[in-house]
Amino acid sequence: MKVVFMGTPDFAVKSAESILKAGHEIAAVFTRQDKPRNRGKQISATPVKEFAAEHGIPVIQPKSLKSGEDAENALLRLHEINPDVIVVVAYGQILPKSVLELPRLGCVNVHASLLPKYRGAAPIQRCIENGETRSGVCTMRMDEGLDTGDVIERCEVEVPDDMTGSELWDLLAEKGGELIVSTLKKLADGTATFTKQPEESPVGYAKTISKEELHLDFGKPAEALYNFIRAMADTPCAYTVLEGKRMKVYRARISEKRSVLPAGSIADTKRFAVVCGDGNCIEFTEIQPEGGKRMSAEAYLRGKKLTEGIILE
RNA sequence: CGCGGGAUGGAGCAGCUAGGUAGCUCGUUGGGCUCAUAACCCAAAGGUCGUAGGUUCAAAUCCUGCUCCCGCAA
Repeated sequence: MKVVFMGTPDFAVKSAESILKAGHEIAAVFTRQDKPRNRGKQISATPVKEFAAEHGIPVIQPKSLKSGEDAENALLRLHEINPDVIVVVAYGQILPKSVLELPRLGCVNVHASLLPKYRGAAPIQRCIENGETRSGVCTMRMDEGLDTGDVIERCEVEVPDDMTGSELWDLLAEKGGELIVSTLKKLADGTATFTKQPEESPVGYAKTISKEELHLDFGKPAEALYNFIRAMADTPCAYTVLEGKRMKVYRARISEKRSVLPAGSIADTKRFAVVCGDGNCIEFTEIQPEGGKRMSAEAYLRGKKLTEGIILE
């Protein structure tokens, strides 16, 4: 089939790879515009763009698909290409009706949750944050709503209680790649089925992760903090502030220790145990101090002498 | 030229402000003690202090260039 692929992060690259490997033609790739990133504000391409470059696929990077010159040009290109289907994976832009209705077989989206749960921008992290034990990936025929289209196929996975956001991210990227290939096959031979989603999602939208919320709130219970830390690891990564310096927290575990010290206090300087809102403690096991490298809490404590009772902000 | 932190035995750090013997917490190796241990005691090995140059009687420390690592911001 002739496919147009729309996506941005590495999560989407997996699907693009699978589609190529399955023998489909990717006639063009849409991805978000290059932005200045990183230290020294260098311009950097999106992972999907790099993928396209490696495979000699033309790249289109419209500012918007809804209106403006870019949108008009993009739509023209799409008409020229006349794809059988458009596959959208974590593209980051809303597709207008004119695009949704353009391909013969419609637009198919790969979404990293068990729809109708966790519609929206950050399904993977929100799922772990909420302590879910199951997650998965779905393909759906897109409509104008946000992740509300009819589900074509789904793949469920177990989420062990120590899995991190990035681990689930990689797993679902892989599964998503397999699923989209299967879905394309069914669309091609007409065996695809379309299951309507309920109007309401049982858990609301998986809203974008804001910078503010990455700052750990020790007023929460230890279990909530534990789930939050592993959900955000390794990126974007939760952090706290120790003596005015930011410290990323990559891994933690719930401590058997309890304490009457105020929330945020360090209860055990040998193990980096911090008091949480419910009196239980959470132990950081892998951290990164500002300016330093990522290291085990054990290594960090060898060099840094903590004082019991000091408070993390 | 976006802002900032950093590079010191295998790991994590202190020492730099006011230049003058290489330090701490661990790890490693050997020995001791113990029913036993991430326990304790004794001993040892291991460092061109990122790199190049400058100042100086003397530089980890002050000055300059360079390389690499990292946080923020985007």
